[in-house]
Amino acid sequence: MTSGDDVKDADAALVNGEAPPSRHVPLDRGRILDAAISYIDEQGLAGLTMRRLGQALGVEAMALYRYVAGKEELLDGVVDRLVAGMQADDQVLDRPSDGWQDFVQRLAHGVRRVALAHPKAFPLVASRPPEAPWLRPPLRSLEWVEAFLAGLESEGFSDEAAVAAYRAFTSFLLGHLLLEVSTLGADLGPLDVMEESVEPGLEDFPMVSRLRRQLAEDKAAVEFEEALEELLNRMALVRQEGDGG
Amino acid sequence: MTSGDDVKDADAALVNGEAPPSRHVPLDRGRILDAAISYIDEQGLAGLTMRRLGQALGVEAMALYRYVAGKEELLDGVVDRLVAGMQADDQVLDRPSDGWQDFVQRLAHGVRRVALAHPKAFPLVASRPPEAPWLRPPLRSLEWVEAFLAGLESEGFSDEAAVAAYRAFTSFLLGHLLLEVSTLGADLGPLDVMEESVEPGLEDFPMVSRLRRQLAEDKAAVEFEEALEELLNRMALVRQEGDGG
DNA sequence: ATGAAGCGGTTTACGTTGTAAACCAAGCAC
DNA sequence: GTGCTTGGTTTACAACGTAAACCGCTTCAT
Repeated sequence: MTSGDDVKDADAALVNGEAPPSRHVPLDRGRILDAAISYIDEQGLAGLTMRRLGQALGVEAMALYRYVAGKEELLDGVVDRLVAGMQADDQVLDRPSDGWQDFVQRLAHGVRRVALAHPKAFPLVASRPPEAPWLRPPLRSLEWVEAFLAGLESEGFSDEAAVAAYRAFTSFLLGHLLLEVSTLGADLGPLDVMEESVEPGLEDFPMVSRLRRQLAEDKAAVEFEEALEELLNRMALVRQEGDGG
Repeated sequence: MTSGDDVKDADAALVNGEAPPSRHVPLDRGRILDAAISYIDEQGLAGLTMRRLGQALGVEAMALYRYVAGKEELLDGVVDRLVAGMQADDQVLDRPSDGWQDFVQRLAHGVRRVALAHPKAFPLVASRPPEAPWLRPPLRSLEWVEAFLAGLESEGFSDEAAVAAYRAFTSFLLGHLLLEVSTLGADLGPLDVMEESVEPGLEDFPMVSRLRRQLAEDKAAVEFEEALEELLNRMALVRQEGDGG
């Protein structure tokens, strides 16, 4: 009866690139990962549960296991998808086109952008068990490591210089971004804005108490910029020295 | 089993003649926290469970709840205890006695020492939900923040300079140490030493493949030293400029 | 058309987790 | 003795991750 028509309509819509109107969208791995990221963004990492994630997708928990091997593997997929999100960022170049400084700067800001877009999920990038010593968080993707190293060497960096730069770059990113998203969680965490709060137990620490306001100021952006500039200076130095063994 | 220190405390106490021979040592908060740290060190953070921790202490899980409010609170206690462990480190000063550079350097190495002593537990210091914007990991203790700020100001740092230094210091520590303990876990993780291994799927990444060996080298110690030196230079600069608004 | 195969989802079930609540055994005050 | 307090156990429960079995589709060979 109606089935033939339905199928034809669905096919036509599918060919048209539209979403199937009435029936379940067939739930692929990408949708699961995206839903997981959204869930973490909204409810926090601790709230993520297979059952609840299934619920958010209108499906039972066990259905997810057709697409992900388990929760650990799901989380791995989440960090993959996060770093892969940088590939879509057209501000980030996959090779230097305007000098290596520009290249590194764009890459750094790309990583920072995904960190700020997903503050609750970003710590995952740092805390997942490491796969190899040459995959340093938060650059958890062979593609980007390759791009970084190749990019630098194409701009005159030696092997040693490129590797050293890679190490310094990841350390810089991890420290700054982890702290930035961390304090970002602390700012929105307390319910009231507490404009002039007298925190309890702070009277034993006069320095902290006195500098309370300046310590609470959010200067993460300029700090990031300055530290990045400093890093570029160091990289420029190590670039033009033959070897430093 | 390489080391059987499960009842070491009981043995020591027993030799001292402190505790009655057959009766239980009465299990205080400190013992629980220490046992938790040991457990994490040996079995990993994921393996830590209230029941198993109780078992390691020769007690039922629920007994722990007389001393800790819950698992979260237990983990908070663990990081407190870790940073408090620095107080016992006599290499670390609580105020500058030989210049601020020496002071900062000793503090940095103190933090690094606890990170390396407890690589599996250290990520906790970074990932615990933040309590206040002025408590930046890994310096998660009002005492140490106070000591740091007071120490710098006693050596001629202005308010702004001290705060800026505090921020840079924590970012530096967090990035470097988290990465160091992370790769430390990756080194001992794979079972065989795989001296000359051809990793699968690396042929699409010629740079990474070629620099594999240099990337796997452990230069964490010298990197730490160099980056710390660089940080001190920056701090010296910001110290002797009036204000940078 | 008809049956076999298999893809994609659900149901059920099991062991483990964190923890509330009730329970109980000593030690101490009176 | 009778109680109270302190510190541990037992029991219980909801929620978790996930293995296994169980369908209802669609698809395809015959």
